[in-house]
Amino acid sequence: MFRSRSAARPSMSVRTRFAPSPTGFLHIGGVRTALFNWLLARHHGGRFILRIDDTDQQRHVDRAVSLILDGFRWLGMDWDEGPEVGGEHGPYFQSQRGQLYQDAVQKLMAAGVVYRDYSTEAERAADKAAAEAEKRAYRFRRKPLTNAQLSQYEAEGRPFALRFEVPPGRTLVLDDQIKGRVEMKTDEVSDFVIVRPDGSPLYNFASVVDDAEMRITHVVRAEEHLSNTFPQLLLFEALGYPLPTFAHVPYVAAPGSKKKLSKRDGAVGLHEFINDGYLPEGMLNYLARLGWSYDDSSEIFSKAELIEKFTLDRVNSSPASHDPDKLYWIQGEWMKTADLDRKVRLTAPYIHHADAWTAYDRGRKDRKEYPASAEDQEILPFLREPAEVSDAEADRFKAVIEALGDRLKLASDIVKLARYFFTEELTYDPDAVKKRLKKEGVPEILADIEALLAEVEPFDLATLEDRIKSYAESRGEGIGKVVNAVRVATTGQGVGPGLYDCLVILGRESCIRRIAQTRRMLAESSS
RNA sequence: GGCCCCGUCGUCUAGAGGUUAGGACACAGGUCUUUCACACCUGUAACACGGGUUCGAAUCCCGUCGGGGUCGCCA
Repeated sequence: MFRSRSAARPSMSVRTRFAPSPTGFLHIGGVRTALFNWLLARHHGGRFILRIDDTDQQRHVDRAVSLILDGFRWLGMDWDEGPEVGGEHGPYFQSQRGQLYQDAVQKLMAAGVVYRDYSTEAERAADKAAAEAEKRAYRFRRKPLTNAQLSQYEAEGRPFALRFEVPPGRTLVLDDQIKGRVEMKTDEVSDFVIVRPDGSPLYNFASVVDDAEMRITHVVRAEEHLSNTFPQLLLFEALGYPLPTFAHVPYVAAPGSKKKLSKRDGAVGLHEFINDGYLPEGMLNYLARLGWSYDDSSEIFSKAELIEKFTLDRVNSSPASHDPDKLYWIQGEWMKTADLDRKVRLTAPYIHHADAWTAYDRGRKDRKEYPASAEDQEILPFLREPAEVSDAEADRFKAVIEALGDRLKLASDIVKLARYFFTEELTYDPDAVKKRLKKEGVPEILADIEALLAEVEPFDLATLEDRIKSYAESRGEGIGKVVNAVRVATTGQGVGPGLYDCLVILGRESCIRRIAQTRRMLAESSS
């Protein structure tokens, strides 16, 4: 495939931007595009700008903007100019940049490249229908108007949109950093509206004015904008703006498919991964590797390494599918690097709100429509504030987390993996009960172990291991049978940390109580 | 339908005329082991198809098929 060589602006400082429309929802595909912009800027020591594309007035919602900003903050993608931080090229909301657009309109009118379009929606609809019937593309072209008509329209104050008059017979060339050289004949480009009758600018126009006025040097955006680029090229030219470098990033496909990833494909919103307890490092690493590679073997990259190594020429020109398995694996690799204190802070909220978490998790899996509600786009309330953990509680968390080791991949995993350490209420996994407890001799073994635990001294790892092993030996029983029976009897679960770790953390009294309870349960179910 | 983009294991990718087509995730088997996870070893698995060009094609050209985008007074 064709790849352009690096951009021809070594002396100019790189400025990139991400321009979301304020819906509040951060699709991971969009986040990846933002990440590429951010990495490119940081790699070159340039600036990353955030701009809110809210030309469609009613779409501007404050909450939505803060949701977006929170997502960026969570990932550690800081912006040099934009909402909250300001900057020299503001304002950073399109809805507040009216004057800039008006000035640009004046320039275009003076240059004679725009005209008033008095067409009605009905007329355009008819033309479109006709084009479709003839199986050809719909292209708007200027309709000749007599002077009499014109002055009549003006006199009656008929509303008009402003359209750019696309010059015929030219070939537009785009040297895209990801897609390579792409050409488009102007005859394929419709005369496009730049300003609505109410004076508000349209995306293709506003975006060019903003990118130019904000001195954006590299426009890195979703592939769906590739064909938008050609009318934009015409605007850059007519306005006398220098052309930025363009790079169009392929879309993210659904898992195991080449179809574009959509909300129907499960978790696609950044907030969902935050809710699951993914680490920003893991998310960043995964997203960067989705469509980008450094060499033939590197997979794990820290933020600093990404900044150092990211270049556009290593971005793939074909779509990549989202791979939740790989994300989970990368996350696991990063979780291994988190220290104990951080893991405590990360996991505590899930234990403190285990029921709320379970309900959320289950509800999400059951839902048919997405999003089920507005709250569905939010970060879980108990994750928004730092968890309060007393010293004593922290000690227990530390013991549990150490025992869990690499089993803990997601912060929320603590609920399914270790909830029994934090509640005396035993919940049995039916499969584990069947496999480990409904066996010949298990009631006797449990009775013996219960007695053993009551008198073993000291109640520590080495002694427990020693005593239980010799017990199994004396009974002529495989150690596995004893260990697994005791595991299920004390934790209710078939899997977990090493048994002796579990026993020590639980403590003598709790172990005895649990085994007694399990023995009663077994006795009842067998009678 | 017109125009434009894309097509290497199931997935992420390496690959820029000559490779036993490499790595990773997932999967399968094994070692370790009290379960699971980790670690380690092994294995299954790909150049969409068809024509060219060339001594030689995953790499270049054309076509077909498939996927995507766009054809808005949405962004």
